[in-house]
Amino acid sequence: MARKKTPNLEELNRDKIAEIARELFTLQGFENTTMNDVAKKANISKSTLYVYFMNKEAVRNYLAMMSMNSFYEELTEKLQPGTMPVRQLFMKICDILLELKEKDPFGFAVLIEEICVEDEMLMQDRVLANIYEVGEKINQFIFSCFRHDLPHRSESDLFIKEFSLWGSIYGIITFADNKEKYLTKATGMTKVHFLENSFSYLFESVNWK
Amino acid sequence: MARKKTPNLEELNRDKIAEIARELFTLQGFENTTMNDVAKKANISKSTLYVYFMNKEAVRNYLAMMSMNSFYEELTEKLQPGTMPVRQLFMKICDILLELKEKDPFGFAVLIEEICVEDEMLMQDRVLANIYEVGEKINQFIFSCFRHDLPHRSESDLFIKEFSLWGSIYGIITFADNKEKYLTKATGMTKVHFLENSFSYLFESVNWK
Amino acid sequence: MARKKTPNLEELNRDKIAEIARELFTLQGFENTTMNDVAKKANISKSTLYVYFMNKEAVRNYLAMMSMNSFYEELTEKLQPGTMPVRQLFMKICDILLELKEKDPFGFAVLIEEICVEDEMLMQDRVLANIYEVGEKINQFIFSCFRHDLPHRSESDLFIKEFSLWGSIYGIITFADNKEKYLTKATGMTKVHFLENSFSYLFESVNWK
Amino acid sequence: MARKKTPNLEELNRDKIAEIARELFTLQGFENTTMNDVAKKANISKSTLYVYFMNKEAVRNYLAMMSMNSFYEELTEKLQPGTMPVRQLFMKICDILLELKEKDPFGFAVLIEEICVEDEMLMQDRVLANIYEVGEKINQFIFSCFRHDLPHRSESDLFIKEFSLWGSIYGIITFADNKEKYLTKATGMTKVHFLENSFSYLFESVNWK
DNA sequence: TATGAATGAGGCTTCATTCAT
DNA sequence: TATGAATGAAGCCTCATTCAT
Repeated sequence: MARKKTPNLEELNRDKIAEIARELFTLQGFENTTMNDVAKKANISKSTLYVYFMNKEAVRNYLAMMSMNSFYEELTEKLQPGTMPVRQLFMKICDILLELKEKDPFGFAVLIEEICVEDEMLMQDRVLANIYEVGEKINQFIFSCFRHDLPHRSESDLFIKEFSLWGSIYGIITFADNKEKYLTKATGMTKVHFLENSFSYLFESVNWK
Repeated sequence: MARKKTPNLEELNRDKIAEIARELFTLQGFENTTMNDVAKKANISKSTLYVYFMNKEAVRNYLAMMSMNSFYEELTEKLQPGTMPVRQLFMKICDILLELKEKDPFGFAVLIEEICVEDEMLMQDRVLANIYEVGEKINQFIFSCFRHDLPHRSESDLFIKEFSLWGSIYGIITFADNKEKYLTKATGMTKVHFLENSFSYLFESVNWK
Repeated sequence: MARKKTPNLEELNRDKIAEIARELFTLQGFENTTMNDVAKKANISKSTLYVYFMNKEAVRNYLAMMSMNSFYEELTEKLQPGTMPVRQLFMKICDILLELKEKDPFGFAVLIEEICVEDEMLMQDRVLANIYEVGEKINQFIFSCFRHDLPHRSESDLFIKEFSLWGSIYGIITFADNKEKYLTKATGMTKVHFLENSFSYLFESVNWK
Repeated sequence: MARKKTPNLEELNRDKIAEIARELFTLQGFENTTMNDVAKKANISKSTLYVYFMNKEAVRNYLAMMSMNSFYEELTEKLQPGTMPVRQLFMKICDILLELKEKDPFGFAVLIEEICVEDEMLMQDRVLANIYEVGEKINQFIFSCFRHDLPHRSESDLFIKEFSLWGSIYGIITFADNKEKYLTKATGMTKVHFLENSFSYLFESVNWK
């Protein structure tokens, strides 16, 4: 069973600050949020902020790490591959992702952003290393969900289908979010309605075994 | 027939500057590119830059407009719905998008970013208005490509399928680009190979009429 | 004949600012003087200061360059080797250095501080390059003053004697300056008296040809 | 006979910390070394550092004191005026200074830096007072080395010659150190060679009794 | 149309120092 | 004696923007 070290005060503070930074990054974007903003909202001095994070980039990375970890936890908690039909699995994954995009857009973006894979950096930065590891675990877990049900001819064929589905879900969610206003204005349908149907079509269009 | 005003010197200059800005935004990102950078590379003074663009945001919008327009032009030039089989149409659209992402990532991003739909703003800013209009035209053109071949039960059903495909293609391309290194490292396959197959599966998975 | 380009406004401003920076560096030291201090005293905004100097280091280097150049000019103006007896030459050099230490301690220090000799840097930074060049010229000029009068057995022997004298003069001046209070307190003599005699002894102790 | 108080634990710790600070000051300079650096390298917390030293300046002064004292000890241990010829004495002093510059540049600089002579300060700060006292002792000891061999007409004449020699040695060493690279590049000779000869000339140029 | 000159506002980061325990 | 936690004040530098010409 996965164990967490009993977090000490420092770690708790770091997490609290990070959570506040997330809110600001989400609302205003990373570039438009200043360390001052973060410190103020966290009710600490700027100097204290720098006690917890080496620099602004470190805040971003730490947030990415948190998001990835909690996404992985949620996945493994909510899904047990094998205990439910593929369709349900698929829909649940879509839902979890959708929820993520809504509750933690920053974390959602991280999922498909480029992840540092350079060994030298991973060696030096534990946070980056952790991000990479969890990224791997997420991929493997998702794949294990569909591995036995996706029709394929070869291992690489399987990979393509898995990544392709992953990309499609991401694209549909992003599209729905960015174009919500337009969608409503042009077609009168709601975002939720669009997404539910889209996911459904996406599932059906694949000829599952 | 679409008409362009005969562009005067001012417009030509503006376009030239914008094109230079695009290169920089593409390489370094919008936030990390300064007006100084743009002016220097364009061989004009910063003040002159402000003669052509009210502010930095205006540069971004103008670029978005240019990208949208040239994308629309390319679409209509390369595709004549009805003159080729759906598969070919579909693949061509994927290719054009792919090429766009490669040659003009900034323009590619614009395509799915949120577009201003507020009437008041559109009234005041001709550039934003133009973006909105071309966005509409692009959508309609794309839809006209598939309209007769996508199976559907209702108008809204059709919309969903169209947007859904659009989102999927976007997601797959983005995914391939961001995860290229990972893809190669983990599966040994190339980005091109992944994309070609993904598009193919995407097409096949839809039960075209 | 050495010609200076007619200095434009920018250069004039740069020089004016540098001169103000020199005063502050002299009074408070380089590390204890802020760019803010400089800007304020120069009656310009910090931003403007950065228009004229890339960074703080550049101010230091520019000052070093100015000092070296004006020192060289003074040397060549006041001394014509061959037109006066060695003793007079020697004493004049001591005086000029002494005056420099008093009027421009910063410039005096530069004279014996380490000078950048790395080709790559000299290539990239015109100021550093200029410093290096003038440094060379100063050395050669000084040497030309004594070259025919210092007793020696070989070229390298000559170098040693020249540099050695140079070092001694520098050391005596520095010592006199730092220990002025102590000197007065302990021996009752004035700095000027000490220096005049020291230089005299230094000259006499060398067995000039 | 000089007596040291039996040093207690506190003093031992203070000395250990100071020694570490010296290394850092030597490598990076006083201004570029932070109290954090010192604490970290000494394996104590920043707060503890402040238990031993009131502030950063106190560290500097304490170091100056240590350097002066150990320099004085070394002098008196290695030299017994009267037991060896002047030349040997002179050369030994040069060597000891040279070694100091190499092993403890910080201490070397202190020797000719301005020393606090204001009674009020000396009253309040035991460290400053100690520095002043040892400074005096060093001067007197050095003078006692040459007193009987330097030709002179008056007491003040003697002072001048003593201080002058002192300044010259300091200047030559400093010069050699700062211009080492230049020296090698321009004349091909090594620093050691330059110094040995310089000291030799310096000695010979004085008409010892 | 074009620009040389200037800058206000603010960003990231650092560091000596304090204080409750 | 020792320290974990915090910070005020300041430092260097940047950048979009303005304005007189």
